[in-house]
Amino acid sequence: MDVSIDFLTGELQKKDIRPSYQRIKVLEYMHQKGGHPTVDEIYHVLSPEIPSLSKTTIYNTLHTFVEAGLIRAVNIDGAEQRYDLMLFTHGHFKCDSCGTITNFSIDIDCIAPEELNQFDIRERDVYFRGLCPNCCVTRTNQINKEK
Amino acid sequence: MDVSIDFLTGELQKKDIRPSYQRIKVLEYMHQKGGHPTVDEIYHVLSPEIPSLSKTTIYNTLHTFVEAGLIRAVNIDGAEQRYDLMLFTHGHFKCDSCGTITNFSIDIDCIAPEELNQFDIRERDVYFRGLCPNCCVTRTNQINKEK
DNA sequence: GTTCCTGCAAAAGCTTTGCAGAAGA
DNA sequence: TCTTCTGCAAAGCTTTTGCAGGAAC
Repeated sequence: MDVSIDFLTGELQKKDIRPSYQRIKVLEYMHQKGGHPTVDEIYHVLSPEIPSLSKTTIYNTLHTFVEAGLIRAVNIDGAEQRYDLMLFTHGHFKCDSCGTITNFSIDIDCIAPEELNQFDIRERDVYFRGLCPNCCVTRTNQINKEK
Repeated sequence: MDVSIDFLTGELQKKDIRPSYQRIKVLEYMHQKGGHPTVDEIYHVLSPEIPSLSKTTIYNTLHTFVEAGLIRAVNIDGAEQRYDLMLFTHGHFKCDSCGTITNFSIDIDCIAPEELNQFDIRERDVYFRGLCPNCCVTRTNQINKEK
């Protein structure tokens, strides 16, 4: 997925965020990569391009983006903080074996339990955990070997 | 909710966990309190009763319990790790204002998106965020005052 | 010219690790 | 007796804070 600098600048300005070079680069990475990067991952990828870049800036930038609703903080098991571009409503599946996070589409906006009538629900997250197809196969092979 | 030592001992033994004094006390607290405590909270509540208690033990104990499926790790926004006794299938609502976590019943076991056909789903979590009834009222009052 | 952002260094927190002594089976 | 658990101290990480110089408007 390729995105122009102009588009990214616009996205930021729409949210009243000054389009600094660092912010554009972080947002660009979120769009191009499409995964669920950690602060550390973003830092190591962008560092060669922006030698002066510091992790503090990544932290600042991601917090700003989350607050503006451009991205979402994803944390399934408390192990590591990851971030996700919110392009469509979706749930997250995390593999217990390899740690990969997979998006899946799910209509959660319609879920509104009666118990929460008095609550002002602003965000809904669905997190699944288990084994991804790859690891299911690996696991099965291991069990067969053991027999 | 009051629970006997015998019941707690049995719960632990069923899972092949040695019923040490510390473990029983932690499990008892989870039953009595019923909320979503942090490691720190458990430590400060039990410390007076068990002067020698260390946080390391709380960490060890909670990890053991999670692995055994007695409790679940709850982490909605990456801010703090909390733990929850799994008495029934439910979702979690976290108030953005006061931070309180509220359980609500929801049947999530039936959710199985076609995209995840190849996946082995072992755990499902539903997390909502927004404002709880208390904070909704407070917020409204504030806005009225400002007018 | 002002305001806001970046990045360094240091501090703060939370969680894990290693290990000796204690407790449970 | 043997295994497992506890708790101290230290280490390891991630994240935050304070602040001076720099960039955006």
